[in-house]
Amino acid sequence: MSPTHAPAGAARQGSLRELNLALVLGRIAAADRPPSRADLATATGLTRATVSAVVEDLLAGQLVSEADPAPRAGAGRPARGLVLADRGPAGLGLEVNVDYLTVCVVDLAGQVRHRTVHRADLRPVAPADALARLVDLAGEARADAARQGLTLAGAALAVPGLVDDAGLVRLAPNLGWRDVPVPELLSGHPSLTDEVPGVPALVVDNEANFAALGELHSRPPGLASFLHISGEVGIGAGIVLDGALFRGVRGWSGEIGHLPVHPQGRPCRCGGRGCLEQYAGQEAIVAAAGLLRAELPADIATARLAELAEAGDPDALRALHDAGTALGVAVASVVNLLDLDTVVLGGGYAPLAPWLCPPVLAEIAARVLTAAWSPVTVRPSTLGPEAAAVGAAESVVRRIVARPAGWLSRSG
Amino acid sequence: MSPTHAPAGAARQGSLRELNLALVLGRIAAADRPPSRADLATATGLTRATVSAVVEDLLAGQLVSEADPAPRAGAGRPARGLVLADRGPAGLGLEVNVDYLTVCVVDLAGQVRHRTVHRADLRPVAPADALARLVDLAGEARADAARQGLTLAGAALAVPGLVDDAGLVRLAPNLGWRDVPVPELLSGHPSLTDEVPGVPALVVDNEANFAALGELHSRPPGLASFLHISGEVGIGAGIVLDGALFRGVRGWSGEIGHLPVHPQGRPCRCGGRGCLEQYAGQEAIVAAAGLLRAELPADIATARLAELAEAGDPDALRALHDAGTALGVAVASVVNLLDLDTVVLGGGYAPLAPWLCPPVLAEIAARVLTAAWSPVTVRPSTLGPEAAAVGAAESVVRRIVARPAGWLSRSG
DNA sequence: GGTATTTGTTCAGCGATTGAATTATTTGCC
DNA sequence: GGCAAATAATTCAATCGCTGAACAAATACC
Repeated sequence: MSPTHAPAGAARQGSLRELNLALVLGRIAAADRPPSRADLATATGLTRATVSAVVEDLLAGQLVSEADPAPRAGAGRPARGLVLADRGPAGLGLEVNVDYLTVCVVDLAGQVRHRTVHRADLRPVAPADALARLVDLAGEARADAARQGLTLAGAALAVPGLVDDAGLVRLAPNLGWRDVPVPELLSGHPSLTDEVPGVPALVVDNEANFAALGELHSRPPGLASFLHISGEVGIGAGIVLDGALFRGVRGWSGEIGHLPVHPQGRPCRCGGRGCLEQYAGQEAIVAAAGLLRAELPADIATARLAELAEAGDPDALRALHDAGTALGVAVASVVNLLDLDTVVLGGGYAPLAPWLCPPVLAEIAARVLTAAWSPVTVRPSTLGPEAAAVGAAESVVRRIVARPAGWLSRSG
Repeated sequence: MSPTHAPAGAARQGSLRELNLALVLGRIAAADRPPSRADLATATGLTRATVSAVVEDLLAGQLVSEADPAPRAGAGRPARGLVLADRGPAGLGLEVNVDYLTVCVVDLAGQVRHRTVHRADLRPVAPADALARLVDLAGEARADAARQGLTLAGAALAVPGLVDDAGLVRLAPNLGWRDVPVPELLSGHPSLTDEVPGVPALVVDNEANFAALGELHSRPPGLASFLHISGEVGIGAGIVLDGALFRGVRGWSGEIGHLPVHPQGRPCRCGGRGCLEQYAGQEAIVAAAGLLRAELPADIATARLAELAEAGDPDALRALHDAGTALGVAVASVVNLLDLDTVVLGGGYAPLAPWLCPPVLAEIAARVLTAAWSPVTVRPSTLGPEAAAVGAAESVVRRIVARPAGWLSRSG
């Protein structure tokens, strides 16, 4: 999107420093090698004097630390390299899903510094109890983070459902949740993180959105635009535009599972007909392949399907091809609409990508007007099942990197 | 989208003033009544001293002028109201389409101050000649603008086709254009506008994109997000997110005409099957209604169709209902994906909206998961056929309002 | 006519950036 | 080893633009 809209608030004296803190820190985060102050000065256009002053603030606030510089040939005083600190603020990522709870801690550099996966069937568990268990795990994570010199600056919770801006889970069908007020249920518990100005204590969002952010993991923050599709029982998509998640007017974007791919086709639980979910959802694929899903947890069923396909089982191959074709129709719609150049298959789709990608690419080639000029990449996700939790944690640290002033004002 | 990404450039001393110029000017533009300096101070959070200084710059640069204030009850020195100037910079909007050329001038306040529509069949005309005619019309527009005290600060050209970032028209099928380098063809002619720092001399883009911007016409600049669908021979959509046009990675977003609504249906000229265009494009509707389109210009055919529908002609009504249903399937996809709350039917769809809206709404209600919680508005465009040209011109003035510093640095 | 009230301007103070000068530290050459 | 060149980082006076308070201007109300 072109940066044409007016700034949000008044630009006071201090705004200048805030902007330059963000600018310099962003450069440090985006650099592939530790930059020197001089590098930063030339890269940002600021003077070295200013960069030094800004870096001093960042060092004092434990956002960056000095490292051995990139070796350089030639004469001159050696530079001191700057890297994101490994003992400053960190983000807490949480996930509640059907089969597991996950908690993880991600530092400024995007490294996962703590991770817990607690496998359990959460469907029979009341939301309040599920959240209570999560709080316990989060407490351990916080203690572990503290041992590593990390301060949890904010938390984000991924949920497989629709979440409104206030953190109310309107509907998480596979979990059996409806109108669950997460912040309210957590208010009785001790706080998960430290309080940091400008960083919300807890953000709740759809797992597909956070999984998409996870895909930015260990990637320089920048202008990436892509579609990340989480293929579980339902199918959700996270849309990343210019490096930022697009959440829609009310935060309910990405419901790709209910794009009609056969408008007069099978009825869907959403009330519509022929939704993608009915043709490319996990249950549909597994049923089409002739597997009895009822007893299998989702990930086991997926693994089994991949085995069968690997072995050349014709039913499995046909099921995957048909699902991929349906998925391709939906993806072609998205690409025609948004002109994205990358599509990432995540969640349950990742292990099935070898069989899903070809039909998806075929549909794109056939249906996308501009495909001839500009190829669309379709690839599996780089993260595993913990993508959503990592992405959630990452969303916290990205916020700090984008606006370090809040953190610094806390730290004194 | 959350404003989480880092600022583009270094924040230098002058950036502060640039930001506040934009902030104050944006407030003046957004206000429904002429605000006083004191109003602006409380609204922006700046001090009155700063606002006065900023306003002085804006007055000197002919971006705002003083007007009679809004009458106020009570004691106190009367305020002086500030309005966008009606004799400062203006935008030049151009459109080449199949049946006409349009040129218009829009001032800062969004008023159309000049308009020329030159009807002609442009298909047999070579691109260079069509552009030459446009340059002539633009010259007259510029002279007329000068008489009104307006300075043309930039130009934008709307074309019914795919345009890349450099202004190369890759493909405009209905016009018969292919790989037309517009800026190059115009380079021999006298320049259309004055040169203003920060404002490109000419922006070329898809008519659907500009028509969507036109829908923001005379509306306060803000966070509107909507989908604007231009139903012509082809069907294009402009996506406005948070008040800004979304152009996609390469500027080719909005190809809603090629969303598959019947994946195994009629073959489309794009190579795919069952594209929306085959069911809701003008030719499809007119043919389904039993009209002989071949001889009729598009707008006449649309008017005839509206007459027939008004008279209760069953073929016309059925054709419109079927088209609306197909359109609704595509719109439901978009809403599921992007969570927009408003859909605008523009171009050839506007006069047909009374018959298209009901089936579109029905499909949305049936297929959009979140429709139950949050209604989606579907309404016809407020602008007529000149929406694209007005939107193009408006894009220029919006850029100036968003970044007044460039204009001011020119003006001295 | 006097007072209260609101608008808009003036001015000293201050924070942040700038640009030049200065200090620091290494390489390369004699 | 000593010295010049080169590059990195810091120091400091100057300047720009915002702030806050005092002040001037203009009107309504008593």
